[in-house]
Amino acid sequence: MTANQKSTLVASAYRRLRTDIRENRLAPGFQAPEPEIATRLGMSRTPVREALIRLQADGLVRLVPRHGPLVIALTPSEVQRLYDVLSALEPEAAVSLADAAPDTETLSALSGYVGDMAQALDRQDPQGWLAADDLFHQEILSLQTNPRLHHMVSPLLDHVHRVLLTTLPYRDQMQRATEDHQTLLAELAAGNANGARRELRQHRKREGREVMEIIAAQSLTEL
Amino acid sequence: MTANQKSTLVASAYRRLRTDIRENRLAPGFQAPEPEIATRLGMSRTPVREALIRLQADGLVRLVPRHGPLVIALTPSEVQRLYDVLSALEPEAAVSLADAAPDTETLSALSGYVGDMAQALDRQDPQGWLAADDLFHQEILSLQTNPRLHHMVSPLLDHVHRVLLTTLPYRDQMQRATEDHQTLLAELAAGNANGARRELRQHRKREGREVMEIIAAQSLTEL
DNA sequence: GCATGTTACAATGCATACATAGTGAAAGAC
DNA sequence: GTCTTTCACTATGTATGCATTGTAACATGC
Repeated sequence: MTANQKSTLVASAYRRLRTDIRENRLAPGFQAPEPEIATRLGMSRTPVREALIRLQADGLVRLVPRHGPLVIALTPSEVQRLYDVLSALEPEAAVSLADAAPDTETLSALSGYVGDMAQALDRQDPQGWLAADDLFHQEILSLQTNPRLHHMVSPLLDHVHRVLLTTLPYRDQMQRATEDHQTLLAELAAGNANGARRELRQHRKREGREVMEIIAAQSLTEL
Repeated sequence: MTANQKSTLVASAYRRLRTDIRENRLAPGFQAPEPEIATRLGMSRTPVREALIRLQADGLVRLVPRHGPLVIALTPSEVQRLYDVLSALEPEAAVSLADAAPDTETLSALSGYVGDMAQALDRQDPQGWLAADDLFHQEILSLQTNPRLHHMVSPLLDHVHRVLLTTLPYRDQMQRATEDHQTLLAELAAGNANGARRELRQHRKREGREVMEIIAAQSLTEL
């Protein structure tokens, strides 16, 4: 490999694999033996194995004894359950952030992403829209002050990102979703924790319903 | 060691370490180098290391580079945050269970634990009370049908168990907590998902407040 | 006595070795 | 042609080896 002795090989393997999964470069259902992955990453099995254990804890991968690590494919009902969990948990991040009385800088960063979403919408650029949407949610999670919450929600966002990537071509409520973000932002700016929770929860619930409808309409069986 | 080639050494190490942490046999703040732990468990560093990585993902342990794995000690504010997360997430388990329309057997198992709590209360047996409380919550989690939820909440219950063990001598609201469980059980029996969520949420919120009061009153700095 | 520099040690991160046990293909029976 | 049995292979689970590097104790200077 050319670079990256930044920190540890485990961290590097974890980052690379996780990103690849998140971006669907390693598609759901992909499976390859550890030695092959190790070779591909240019390191020995040991750090790869440790990274895979972490990814398994994140629910992104399943270690199947004689067949190699498997990139998790979600069934429709698992997508539903994913949204159930996310709808319960992610809003607490908004609460935590609202409670911390976010400063102008923070708010303008978030506002920027919402602006990007609106622009992408005008441009008819679903890819760009999703990217901005993603950054918005990640920003909230990062600015919020509960590390445990961050640790638990972060992999959920990866899953959702994959699901949204897949269902992107069929989505038609992005206008509404963008407005959801604006409303949420206003609640955050007002330091209204309960309102922020409610808005984010509603947003994810709605998104979940929309995604489930697309899954049903397109007869998707795994994502 | 005498037994346990059941499955893998990693699984065995994970179970043993996790249980020891949960029961405070490995107290918060305990730290020992990997080789020492490996020796203690009668295996090489490799499976121990993999188990520790999982425990780290659970938030029970932190791998500190030159000082060995550290059993996490929670500061008071971390306990608060723990309850914030748990109050948001665990109620979804009750929802999931209520939605599944629990059968008589299920309900009588849960009812049994509540009965045990009441009896332990009469006997002035806080230890027994906590054990039954614990089984009740674990049973709900196990009966509920969202594996991801199980996976995420389970380590939280371990943390809470440790906290409750520590604060047990100072608790005086166990009567009320027992009633909370009865109410929750009734909602579950009625298949009332929203009611079940509300009750479990209220229960954990209340418990969290009680615990925080004890922490403040006793000036506990870590648990 | 306190601060700073030096050094031996030890824990980790990673690579490698190896036994075990499934798997899949090839070979053979019907 | 299909089913069964055998067998080589290969992926994993675990142990071990080893270089690196931070730590802490010691020594030295003030």
